[in-house]
Amino acid sequence: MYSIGYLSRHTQVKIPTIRFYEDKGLLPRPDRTAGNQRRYDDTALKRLLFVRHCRDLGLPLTDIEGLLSLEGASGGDLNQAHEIAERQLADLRDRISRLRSLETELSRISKACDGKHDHVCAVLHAFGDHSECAGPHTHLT
Amino acid sequence: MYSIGYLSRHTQVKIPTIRFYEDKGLLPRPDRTAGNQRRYDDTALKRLLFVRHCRDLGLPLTDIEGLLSLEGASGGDLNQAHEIAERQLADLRDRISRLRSLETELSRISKACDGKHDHVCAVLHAFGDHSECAGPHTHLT
DNA sequence: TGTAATTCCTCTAGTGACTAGAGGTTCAAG
DNA sequence: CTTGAACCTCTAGTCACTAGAGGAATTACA
Repeated sequence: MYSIGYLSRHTQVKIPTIRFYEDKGLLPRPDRTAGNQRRYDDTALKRLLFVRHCRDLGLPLTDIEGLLSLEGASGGDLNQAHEIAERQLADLRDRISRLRSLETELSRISKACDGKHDHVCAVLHAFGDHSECAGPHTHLT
Repeated sequence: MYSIGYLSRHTQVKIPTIRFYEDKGLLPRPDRTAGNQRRYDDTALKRLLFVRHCRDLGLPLTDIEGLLSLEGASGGDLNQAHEIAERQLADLRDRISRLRSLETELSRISKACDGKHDHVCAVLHAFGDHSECAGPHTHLT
């Protein structure tokens, strides 16, 4: 049986975050000692690693919940897991391409003022000036 | 003089967000009509566009505040603007490279279960299995 | 000028995914 | 048996908004 601190050390998930996941229903409520402290087993450890890995991949908690609910499912239900992966992949590729166009723009801005400051700093101007961008950009996360 | 709705339409910034920026001090408090409605001028419009463009580039509000405070500055102070641009650029490049390694991994996961569902769905397994990843991944935004 | 539709006002609360801190209790080592 | 580390719950804060309630002002048109 593991304490919450042990779990935290072995998953790199911070203690308050573990409790937060429990609150959100992503982790089952663990057994407690007589003194009310949480005690986990290997199943809980694996589940937390699963959650963490999904988070690292960028899945929102609701998607992870969905995946967890697929445990023991079969047939068509399992398509959902595949769909989540595909959706995340598409989302990721989209983010990458948008970030790349921002990279172009930011490097233009940064170069605009390389050390020498004339009358008005070109960087400040560039930050305010959308007209030199390739196109409109949308919010990213 | 423009109403808040006009400003919103011409900057793509939602009305509550404009008020939010005012609250945070990113926009000066505008004049009001006798009936207490906000009225903006061209200076305010440009400033909002500046804020929005910076946000699109991924700058946090505090950085934007910093940039705004540089207006009319000179000499060494202007280096700060350049630093902000450089820092954002580095951050962006880092994010892109991490997202790319996730892309590799997600596409591996997605391929793991292409339509056919055997005993246990390989996608679910892959989501939980970090061992096949190239390396550890850290959180992204 | 009247009235109806639209836009605006403030304020509160909710989002996602945590994180920090206060104030108190329990556990493990020596 | 004591001490110090680890644990408990609960509240509130973070960031950058967004949504909604309930009401007031403005604008368009007859």
